[in-house]
Amino acid sequence: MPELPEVETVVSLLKTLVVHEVIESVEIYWNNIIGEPNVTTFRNNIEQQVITDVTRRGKYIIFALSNGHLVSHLRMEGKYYVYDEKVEKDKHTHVIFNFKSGKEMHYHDTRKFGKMYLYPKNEPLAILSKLGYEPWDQDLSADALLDLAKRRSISIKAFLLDQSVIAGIGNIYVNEILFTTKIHPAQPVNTLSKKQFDAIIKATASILSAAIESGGTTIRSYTSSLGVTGLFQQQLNVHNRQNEACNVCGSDIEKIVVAQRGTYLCPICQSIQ
DNA sequence: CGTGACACCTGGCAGC
DNA sequence: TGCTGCCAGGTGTCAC
Ligand SMILES: [Zn+2]
Repeated sequence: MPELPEVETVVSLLKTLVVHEVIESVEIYWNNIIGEPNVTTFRNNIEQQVITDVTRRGKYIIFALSNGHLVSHLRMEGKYYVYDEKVEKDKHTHVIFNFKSGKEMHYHDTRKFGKMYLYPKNEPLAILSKLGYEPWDQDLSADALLDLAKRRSISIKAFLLDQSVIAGIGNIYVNEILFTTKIHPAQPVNTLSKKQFDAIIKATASILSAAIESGGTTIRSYTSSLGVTGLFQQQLNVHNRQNEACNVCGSDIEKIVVAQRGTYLCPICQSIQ
């Protein structure tokens, strides 16, 4: 389910639900969800720790613990649910955190793509080390992007999906950002102007902020994490709108493939240069 | 190093 | 109703 706005929505909710909870035990039903360390060490080391905060970096959820950090990536379908009392797991529940209070936090993931990483106190969160700018970072500038782009031959879409450039943009929002800035997704990134990068930075911040305000985007899945249904899908201009009318010029929205991903665009508003 | 193809998984849905 | 193939909000790896 998640790109940055959906993760941000989940993080705010988790913060109200699990901060101060003590992890008494952890049940793991699909070992590959645990990225680091091995499953036994993960389980042994996390037990008895207190959750002290929940934050976000890019698309990662960071649980600050009394003696380290749990970093969790939901990938395509990961969801968290928190219950006040014991609830039976279902077919796609892969990790259960049992809290001392009797509450439970379930990690649910239909496709099993999600990953969790546990780091001891004072150790760097290695999985986050290669992430690029947060979209609202003051150091994110057109000059910085221009510099990163000049050695690259990929499309602007692939560039914006590269988490080492800007962290948090995924397939829905990159389609929307490129529509707003009137740039063709397949345009080679080393042909963009400083002005275009400025527009991309502004559009990224405003689209992601608006999406967070709406609780994110919900498509395909009936509810997302914690039963939240985001509403930003009502404001999408191109994503998932093949053959519908462009909100600017009325042309049919097209679907093509760029960077191996489904890509929606208005062929009139977004011409390749 | 940068790039594209592919692997990792399951379920929903369009088209026979 | 079945079956088949394609598609899905992501990223790690591997061979040029
Ligand atoms: Zn248009």
